[in-house]
Amino acid sequence: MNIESLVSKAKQVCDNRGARFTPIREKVFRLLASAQGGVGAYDLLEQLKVTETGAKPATIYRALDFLAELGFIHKIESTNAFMLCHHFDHIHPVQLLICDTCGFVKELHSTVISHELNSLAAEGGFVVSAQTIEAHGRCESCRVA
Amino acid sequence: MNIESLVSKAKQVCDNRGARFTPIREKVFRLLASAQGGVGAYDLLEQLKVTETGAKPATIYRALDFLAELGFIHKIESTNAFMLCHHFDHIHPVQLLICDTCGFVKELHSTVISHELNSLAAEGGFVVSAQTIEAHGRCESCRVA
DNA sequence: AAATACAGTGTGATATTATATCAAGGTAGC
DNA sequence: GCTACCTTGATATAATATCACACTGTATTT
Repeated sequence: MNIESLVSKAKQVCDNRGARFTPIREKVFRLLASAQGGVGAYDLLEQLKVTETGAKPATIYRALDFLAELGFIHKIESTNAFMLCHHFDHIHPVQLLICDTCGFVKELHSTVISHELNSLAAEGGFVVSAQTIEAHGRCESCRVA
Repeated sequence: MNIESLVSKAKQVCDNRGARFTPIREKVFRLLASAQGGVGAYDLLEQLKVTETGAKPATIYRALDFLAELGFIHKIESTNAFMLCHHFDHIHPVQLLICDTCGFVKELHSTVISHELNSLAAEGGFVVSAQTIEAHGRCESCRVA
């Protein structure tokens, strides 16, 4: 999906939820939308500074918090990076495949994995509120090359 | 399993692999063995300083690197913490259940989850070398309380 | 329109987590 | 003992993330 349609979809979601898609938030959203894999907060900050010269760490982290709250982005815990979720208009389980060679990140949406984890947890009386599932390895292109 | 048997099992593993279970490494191992959930590197550092007064961040991170390399510990990516793995004598998939209320961490070892993730990845030509699977939520005791 | 409330941002400081570098000390094999 | 290598000491710094407080802009109420 192209960036403009992602942006307009995001605006819709914000409208529906009474949230404000401010210029800074939109810019960070666009930066993430045009990135390939995960992007670090300080990388984003450098990029944001091009147009928002006064941007500071808090500027980025606030925008990221907002975007995460609305489900627009995922945090990649194992690399401290952030990526746009292209399917933020509906709820879905997420698993990430992260190529250690090229940095490419692919999203999976396996309900099997997600349910299995939830139900194994439930067997022990544990109620899951959030899952972090990330696999590192090598993507097809990098293996061939 | 009690701490002493874990320590002696660890020593064995080190012997077998020609690795040195030095005093610092053993102390960090013991600190992790007696902790309940995950422990942050700097928390460990504070504790280590009690006996190793000159300990610095590098001291801890080196010990942690060593212990991780041998599979003695897991890093909890979503909380930047470390925990002892009680089953380091054999290879096994790992999934963690992290209670956000009390900090307790339970290990699961589901081959179903692990295989499912690997095979879904393989369908896209992706070869997995490491998995990070962590669920946050509430443990039984905390839900009851 | 004025008063109010609140969300968002600017700004500087600081907290937390992690690594790099180089020198010095210890251990094992020769 | 010599050498090579692994481990540790010590200092500095990098990378990631949050806090606190003031100010601004927007929306709501009156």
